[in-house]
Amino acid sequence: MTPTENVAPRILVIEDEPHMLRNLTTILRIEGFEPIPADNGIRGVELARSRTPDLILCDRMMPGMDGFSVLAELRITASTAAIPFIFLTARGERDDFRAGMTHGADDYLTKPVKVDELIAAVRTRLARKREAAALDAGATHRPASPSELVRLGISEREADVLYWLIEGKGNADIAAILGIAPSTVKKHLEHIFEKLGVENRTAAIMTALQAPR
Amino acid sequence: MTPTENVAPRILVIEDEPHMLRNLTTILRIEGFEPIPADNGIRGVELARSRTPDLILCDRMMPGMDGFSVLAELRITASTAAIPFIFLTARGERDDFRAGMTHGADDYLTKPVKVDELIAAVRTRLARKREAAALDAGATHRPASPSELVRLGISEREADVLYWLIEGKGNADIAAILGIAPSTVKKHLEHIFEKLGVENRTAAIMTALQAPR
DNA sequence: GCCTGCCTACGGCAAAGGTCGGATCGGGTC
DNA sequence: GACCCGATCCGACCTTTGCCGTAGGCAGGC
Repeated sequence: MTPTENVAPRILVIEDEPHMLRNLTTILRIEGFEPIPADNGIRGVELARSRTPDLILCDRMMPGMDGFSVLAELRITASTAAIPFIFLTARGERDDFRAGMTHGADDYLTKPVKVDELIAAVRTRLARKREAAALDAGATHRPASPSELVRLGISEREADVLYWLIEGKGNADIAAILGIAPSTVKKHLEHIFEKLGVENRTAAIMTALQAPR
Repeated sequence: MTPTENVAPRILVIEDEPHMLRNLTTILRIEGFEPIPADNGIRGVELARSRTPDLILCDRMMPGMDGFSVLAELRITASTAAIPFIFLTARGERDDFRAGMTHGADDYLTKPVKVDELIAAVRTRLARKREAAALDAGATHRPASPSELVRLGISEREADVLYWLIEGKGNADIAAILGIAPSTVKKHLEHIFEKLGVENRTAAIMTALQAPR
C-alpha cells in the first residue's frame, strides 16, 4: 500500500574488524537488505543519526567507543532511540549476554554467527518493530513545530498558520500570534486548502496529521 | 504527570511449577511489581487478554500449551502483541536461546535465574517499552469507529457526530449522513464542546485524537 | 408518579470561517 | 528592462459555525 513497502530495510553495521564488516555487508546485501557500513563507534553514531537505519548491528568490543557507549548514545536521541539494536560479539558467556540485554539491546548474537541465525535475528526484530508500527494503523502525529509541516508542500508562512490551526486556534488568534491581519490568515488558509486538496480546516488538520513523517 | 505513573507495573507470570511460580511472584511483589500468576499456558493467554499486563514472564517448557505457542497466540491479538515477552527456561543452550529470540521473545532468562538478573531484565524491557511510548509524545489516534469515542464521556449519538467531525465533514454533511436536522447536529456539538471543555471544532478534534486510548 | 438524562427539532443572532478581488515584494527568466 | 510567478499581505462580502432559548418524546432511576 505504501510506497515504502518494497524498499530494502537499511541495516547499519558497526564493526571495527574490516574482514568481518565486509562479510556482514555482503551477506546482508545478498539477503535483500541495504547495509550501511561503519568501521568504528563514532562513525556508527553519526550514520545512525544521519541515515536513520531500520536496524543496527553493532560489535560490542571496539577500540575507542565500544558497543555499550554506542547504544547508550543512540538511546538518548529521540530519532534513534526506537531503532532495534542487535549486539554482535565474540564474548558468549552468560554474564556478557545478560549485560548486553540489560543495557537495552534487543538481541545478542555471538560470533561465530551462522548466516541463517543472523538473518533470522534481523528479520525477527524488523518484524517486531513493524508489528508495533502496524498496531498504530490510525496513528497520527501532532507536529512539534511549524517547520515540520513544510514537507506537505506548503510555504513556511503557511506552515506557521497550519501549525496554530492544529493547536486549535481560531483565525483571530492565529493573526494575533503571527502579528498579521486576520484576513491574511484566511488567505493563507485558502492556499493551504488548495495545496492539501481539502475543503475546510478540519479536513486540513487530519491530512496534516496523517501525512507520512 | 499522568495518574498512572505511580501504579505498579503488572507482570504476568506463566509457570507450571508451583514452587517456582510462588518464588517469582514473591520476588516481583517485593520489588514493587504487581504479579499475576498463571499455572499453565491456556490460563496465561486468557489472563494476558483480560488483564493486559505490562510485561509477560513465561516458562518455555510446559505441559499442554508451551511457551512458543503462548507467544505465537499473543502476537496475533492486537491488544497483546506489543507486550514485552521474556522467556524463562531451564534450557540454556545457545540454540535454545536463539530459537526463543527468533520466535519473537524480547529476552531469554535461563534458570537458575538470579534475582537481580530477573529484576534487571524486567526493568530494562519495561523501560524500553516506555521509551517507545514516550517517543510518541505527539502521537495521536484516529478513531476507527464512533464507538471508540464514547470513552471521552460523551453519549453514543454525540460520538457519531464527533466521528464525522473528525472525518472533516461540515455540519450540513453530518446532518445528512446521520439523517437528522442540521440544528440537531449543532446541539450535539454544543454538548460535545462542553463535555470536552473546548471552544471550537478544531480543538475538539485534537482532544479526541490525543485522549489516552 | 416524578425527575433526570438523552435525542430530537426549530429560530434567531453574533461571531467566526471561507471566497473573492486586489496589492506589494523578491527572485528568476527571457 | 520586461516579464512571470510564488509568497505575502489586506479589505469586502457571503456562508458557516457557535450559542442562546425553547420544547416534545422517551428511557431509566428514585
